[in-house]
Amino acid sequence: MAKDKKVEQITDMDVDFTQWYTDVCTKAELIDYSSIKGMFIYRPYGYAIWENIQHILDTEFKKLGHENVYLPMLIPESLLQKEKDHVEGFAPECAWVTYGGSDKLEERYCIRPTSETLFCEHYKNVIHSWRDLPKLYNQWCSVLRWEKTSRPFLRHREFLWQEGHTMHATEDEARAETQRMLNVYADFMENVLAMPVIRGRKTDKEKFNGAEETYTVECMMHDGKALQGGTSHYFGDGFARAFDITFTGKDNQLHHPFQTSWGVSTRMIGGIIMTHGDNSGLVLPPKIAPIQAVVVPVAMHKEGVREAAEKLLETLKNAGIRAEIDLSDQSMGWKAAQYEMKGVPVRLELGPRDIENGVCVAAKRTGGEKLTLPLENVAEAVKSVLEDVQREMYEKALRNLHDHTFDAHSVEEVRDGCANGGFARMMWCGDEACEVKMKEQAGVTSRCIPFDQEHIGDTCPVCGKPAKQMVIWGIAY
RNA sequence: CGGGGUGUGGCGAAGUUUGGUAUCGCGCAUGGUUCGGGACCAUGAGGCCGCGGGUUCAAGUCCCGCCACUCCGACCA
Repeated sequence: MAKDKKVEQITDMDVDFTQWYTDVCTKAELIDYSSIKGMFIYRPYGYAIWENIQHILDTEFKKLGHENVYLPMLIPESLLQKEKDHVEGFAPECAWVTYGGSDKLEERYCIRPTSETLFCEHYKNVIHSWRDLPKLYNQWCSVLRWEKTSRPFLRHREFLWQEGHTMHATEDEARAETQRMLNVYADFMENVLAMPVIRGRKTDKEKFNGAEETYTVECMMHDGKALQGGTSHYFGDGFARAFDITFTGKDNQLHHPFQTSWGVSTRMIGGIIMTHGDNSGLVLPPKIAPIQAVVVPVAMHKEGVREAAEKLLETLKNAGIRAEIDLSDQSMGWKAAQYEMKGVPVRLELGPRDIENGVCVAAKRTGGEKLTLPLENVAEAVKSVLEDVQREMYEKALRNLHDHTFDAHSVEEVRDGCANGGFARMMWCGDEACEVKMKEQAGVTSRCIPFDQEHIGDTCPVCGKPAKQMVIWGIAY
């Protein structure tokens, strides 16, 4: 019997974290596999999470003056090749369109892996004067990269994202934009997704192809591995020169504008799952949960229960809470397990006893004793509980980050400390050869050079030369 | 791209050694009894056994070839 029940359960995360992750993705009904490797179906519940993320971020972008646009999905090969570093990075994972109908195309078209080149082609046409700057464009779309291995949300061949592309008259302004958008991402992840982040700069080895600087927000998953939450790139005027984009300045001279791009993707959903999830399944931050509160009537056949539950639902909805009700004839226990699996932040139980007492019972997904909430002013009380859940999730994730971050003074320390998950802070000379050695000898990659620097040593433990900065090392998804 | 593993109703598996009517659990449908943490009874629907060849009176099972998925590496701006 117990063995049969297991069909409905998910793998214990301590036994096999990878399998646990896949179980959550499918059993919480976020995603389904399609017939093409690496191309996934976002089911309603999973897509709703993305829609909530989109809505909040889109609002933030627009507050800062960004405008949404939509560019073609195909890039002519000649266009892609205009910037040398860029094409070198992406060529190995491009998919190509070579036929139109039954005719072979004169030139093959790449399905966009990212849209820098398309934006540049367009910017060349619309930027002429300093009065045309800055251009602050953003695009919501999917991109395609032919990855060899794939995992739900973390590595798709086709994935959903937003890509912001901006052009500025001065280097200072473009650099400021790069930082500004990195902070938008960092704040979003911490305040909305309840995921603490480390803000920093990528090493030259890890930065975006064609960029002068890449900035990143790095997150720690429950198993101590790293996930890059979002990136923001400063391009200087490299692309502008390659694409011959110029504008006439106030000085009546021709100049090249300075460029940025920045993006986050549905990979963040993978981050949410692996940051907050537990052995009962998904745990969703209230701010992006498709269902924030679910009403579960108890003993529905008893008189007045169903009506009272539906009234409670209406009260919550009218107060702006994303609430649903479960009127199915599944048992109490089944429903409890089901909504825990789906990560619903708060479950509200309402039975004859509660109705008599004018209360309902709230169970937080983050655990703890069940709460008794008076039905009078219940919406306010539920909102308060949702805030508690949001805060508790952030605090728990922050503890995990702190507990698995350590200072290291040798390659061995990093290797041993990161083997089972963790971030190592270690001084670095800045030489790429040492970075390569870290991968070979400790199995880690540099996650970032954090903005918050600490001087924890004088020399690079790899080569013994004087150290320039502290780097975070870890094993990444 | 290298090494391992797996392909049987929607899901998880047994059956393959030794060829002989396609099995089990979950889920699903209908009706009923239940109902405060994964309920129960009854009835029922659902299967090109990954694909293609071959051997045989007979192939899920044996032989050959292919494909897909998955794990571990490599790779992954």
